[in-house]
Amino acid sequence: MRSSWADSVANADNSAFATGASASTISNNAANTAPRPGRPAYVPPHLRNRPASSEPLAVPSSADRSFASKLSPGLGVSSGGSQWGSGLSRPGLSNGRGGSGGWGSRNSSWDREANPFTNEDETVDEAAFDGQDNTGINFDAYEDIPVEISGENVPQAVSTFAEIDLGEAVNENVRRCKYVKPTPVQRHAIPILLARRDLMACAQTGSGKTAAFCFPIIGGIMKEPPSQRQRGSRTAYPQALILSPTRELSIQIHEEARKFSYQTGVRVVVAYGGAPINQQLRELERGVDILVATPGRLVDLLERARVSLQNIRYLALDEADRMLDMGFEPQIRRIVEQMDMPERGQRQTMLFSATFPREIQRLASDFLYNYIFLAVGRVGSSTDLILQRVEFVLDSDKRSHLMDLIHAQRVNGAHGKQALTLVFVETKKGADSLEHWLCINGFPATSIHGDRTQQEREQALRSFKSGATPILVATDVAARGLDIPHVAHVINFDLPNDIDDYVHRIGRTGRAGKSGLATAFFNENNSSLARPLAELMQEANQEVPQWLSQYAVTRSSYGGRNRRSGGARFGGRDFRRDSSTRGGGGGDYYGGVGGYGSGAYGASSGYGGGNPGLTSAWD
DNA sequence: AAAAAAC
Repeated sequence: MRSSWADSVANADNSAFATGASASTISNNAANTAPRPGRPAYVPPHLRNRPASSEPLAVPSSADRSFASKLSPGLGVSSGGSQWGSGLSRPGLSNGRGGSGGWGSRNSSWDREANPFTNEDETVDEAAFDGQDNTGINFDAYEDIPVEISGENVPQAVSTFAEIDLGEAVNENVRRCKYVKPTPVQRHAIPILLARRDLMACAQTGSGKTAAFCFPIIGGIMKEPPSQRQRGSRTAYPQALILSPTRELSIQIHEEARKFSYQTGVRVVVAYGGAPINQQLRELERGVDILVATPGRLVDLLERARVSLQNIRYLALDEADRMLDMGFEPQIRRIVEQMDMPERGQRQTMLFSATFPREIQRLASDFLYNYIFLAVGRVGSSTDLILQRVEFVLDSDKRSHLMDLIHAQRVNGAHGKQALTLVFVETKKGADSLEHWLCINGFPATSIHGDRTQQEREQALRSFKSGATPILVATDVAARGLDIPHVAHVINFDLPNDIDDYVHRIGRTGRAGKSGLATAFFNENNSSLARPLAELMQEANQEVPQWLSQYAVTRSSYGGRNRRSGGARFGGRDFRRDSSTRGGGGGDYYGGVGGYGSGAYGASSGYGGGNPGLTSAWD
């Protein structure tokens, strides 16, 4: 079972953990609301969301009111009960107590809120993953993380969750998530967001970014009366929009957000492509406060007028630098600037990523109003629970070399189970053929890439997480944000062309304070990456092979997009600060793999990225 | 040049 952060401190056990996220449970809300024992009678869809016209409006009894006020003292929700009788369902509040009594038993029983803390997917044999080296988590290192903050009137950071009191319901969810102490990015970002300031935040992979923007959004929505829903309108008016670059990441964010908002009455819905739209439409019709979406499906919903953005008060872009890169920018701009979303300044905008190139910062500033820049850097200066290795491997030798690595991995697997190995390749075809080759050579592998069906993608992720196929061949679809516990080894079979992608990829391992290994196959084709890679590894106190250093000097073009500035400093930099200086040098932010999350520096210096059971909230 | 993201 999971252990809490506190447990992991006490036990110095940073290996046993489980994520709460599971593709199947998230994407399958219908299943979650399936009939269960003791549940009131089924209400057909056409009768849902209608106040029973022949009956008086649902007015909570005084007992129920006090329950509501217990849920969110001082947040104004307690007095809002009667507002919710008018067609806007607040299933959490109405069904908070076991589903009987209260308003839920009358008109909302059909949408009893499934408990997001029960993970049907958690069939993984956790014990099989135990027993890795435990170095303990040193919370003192926590205080040493370099932080750069710029902007006007920056709110004070907090150091405990008690200081971020968002009401008893949310506090209870914090406890259920086993969060003991906010992570550095949470300590700074949450007060900034609660002060209603726009934010651009850079923090390592696995550093708790999702929670950092979810908690303030949920708290803000709970404070306001729920927006009235037009009767008869099939348009949904979410108050918060969270965009992410891949479907699986949206699924994961949704899963997390559901935990944070459980029994708060705040409804979270996810919408993404590749899955039947009808179920998503039904979820939207039931009411949505927070919409988590990928851009394409959202545009579809906007064009169908099934979603309007006119009530958006919170906009969050996860993996914001990816969302604003060449492939995504027009679509994002369209959603943010050319639909009916309130302008910047009229909404609160929050951008999060582990990497933030300065030119992307410049683009992003279009969306922001008087924002605060926050960079949470690495812990301490050194060592390596994640070992980064680079090996010179010709394309023709890659497969046999991979086989050697996996063999070694198998030997090292705990309890006879093979440790999870995530293999990144450059192309979808390459992923297919490598998966096939691995399989016919007796290695249980699966793959995830954009040409597979959504079902196949989610199945692959499940099968990998469960250990059924401990090798996952992936394109960059899996490079960002995904919280896959127990990944012991990330292999860059093909290196990416962009160092930021490398940073995100290797951030899939070394999570939650576990040790991790990242191996890259480098050859002539990757010469443009030599210099940034060598610099990155040096910053991470990794051993840089002599030949790579040579390569960096002699074979890579000077400067260029991949060039990082700032040398050994931890790198976080607000582009506004050096916009007066010349253009090229100053500013990419690299917050990436350096810190606690990936473990490269952090884990050994203690902070370790967290703990078992916390992990899934950590990106 | 590739990947991702709607039907």
